Amino acid sequence: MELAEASDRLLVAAERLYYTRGIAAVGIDDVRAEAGVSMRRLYQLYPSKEHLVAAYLDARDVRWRGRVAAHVDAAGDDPGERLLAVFDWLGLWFAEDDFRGCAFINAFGEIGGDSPLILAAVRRHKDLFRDYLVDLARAFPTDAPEVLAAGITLLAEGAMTVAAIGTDPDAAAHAKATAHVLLDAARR
Amino acid sequence: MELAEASDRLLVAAERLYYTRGIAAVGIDDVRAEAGVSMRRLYQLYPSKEHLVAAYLDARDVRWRGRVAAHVDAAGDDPGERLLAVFDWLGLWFAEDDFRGCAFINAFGEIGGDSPLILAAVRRHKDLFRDYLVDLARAFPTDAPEVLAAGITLLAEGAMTVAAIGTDPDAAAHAKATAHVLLDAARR
DNA sequence: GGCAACGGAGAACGATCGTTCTCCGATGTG
DNA sequence: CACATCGGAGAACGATCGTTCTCCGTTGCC
Repeated sequence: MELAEASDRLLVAAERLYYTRGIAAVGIDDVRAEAGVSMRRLYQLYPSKEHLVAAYLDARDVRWRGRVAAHVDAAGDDPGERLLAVFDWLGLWFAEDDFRGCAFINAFGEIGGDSPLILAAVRRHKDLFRDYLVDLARAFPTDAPEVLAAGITLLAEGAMTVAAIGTDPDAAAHAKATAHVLLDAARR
Repeated sequence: MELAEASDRLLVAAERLYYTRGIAAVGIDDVRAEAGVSMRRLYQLYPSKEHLVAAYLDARDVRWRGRVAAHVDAAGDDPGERLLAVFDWLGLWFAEDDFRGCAFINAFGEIGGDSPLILAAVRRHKDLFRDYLVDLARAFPTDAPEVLAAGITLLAEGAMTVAAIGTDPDAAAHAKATAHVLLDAARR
């Protein structure tokens, strides 16, 4: 098996297992077995579990933000509608069968600051998501798009948290309604 | 040593160690050693690590909500000021040296749904916090206090998340400013 | 004093897991 | 064919950890 294919299969297996069962609960051998890759290959590609987890997070970051952006783009050109579409997508995500919260918040909870590699991957993802929301807010007619984006970011992160824990089944709808209030207040 | 004293010492040690280093990273023996309690006593009081962790979370829930409520009470009688005081307290908390995010969100990330006992403790805490915010919102002159409280809850949870991960050093201030917008929009 | 129950200290056990090593067959080259 | 290289399969190793067990001194009761 070639390196590239082994890497792909490992990342697919890692995403499925680590996300649904947690990072600590999934052994290197579980990922290896599901990917159908030998130990040798795995350690050749990722010299430690930490590296494999960081690679999984980076791959998930790209896919996740891609899905958000696709849904936002499908919502059209109106900047307000585009910002609100983020919450519609969150609602669809929360309703998925295998939804288990934000993989990055969960990873942070599991690893905390113990692994610089993983912490960096988590920060990178959250920064990129926030940057994306700032971009969306800059298209909105307001005098302080950064302030608006900060509020939208907090609502989105809060919705992910309460949806994961299961406290509020309508977290996405509540976040969207609140975001609507923010947009109305910010509109120039 | 009496049972009650052993239990107290265990919970104090558990809170310090589990919160600062994470649940999986701290062994039963670490807690036992810091508390100065024998293995026998520990397993007599808490028949498994799961039970000890759940007890730690319940104890922390009481202390944490007590601290929030004390700060809110110190803010006076005005319902708007009291709601905003929640975010002031979050800011103080985020700035503490040993701040490592919300213990309950972290615990959820570590354990996920694998432990019914721990999941229940996490949900209980988040429900009680939300109930508290609903109470504060009911004192505010608005036609839909539940909707207001939902928005405030999402902002608070989001602030905890981004403050923990370290994406936004001013998370509490941003959340407070956003909450202010919500209050103005909701005021009857 | 004799004895039974208790509990402290910490070793022992068993399981899990990250990482490395060994064995061996396949493959390509002279 | 002879040989060297590679990589797959999976055993082995070493560490960690939750839980239980053993040993032994103390205490309270008759």
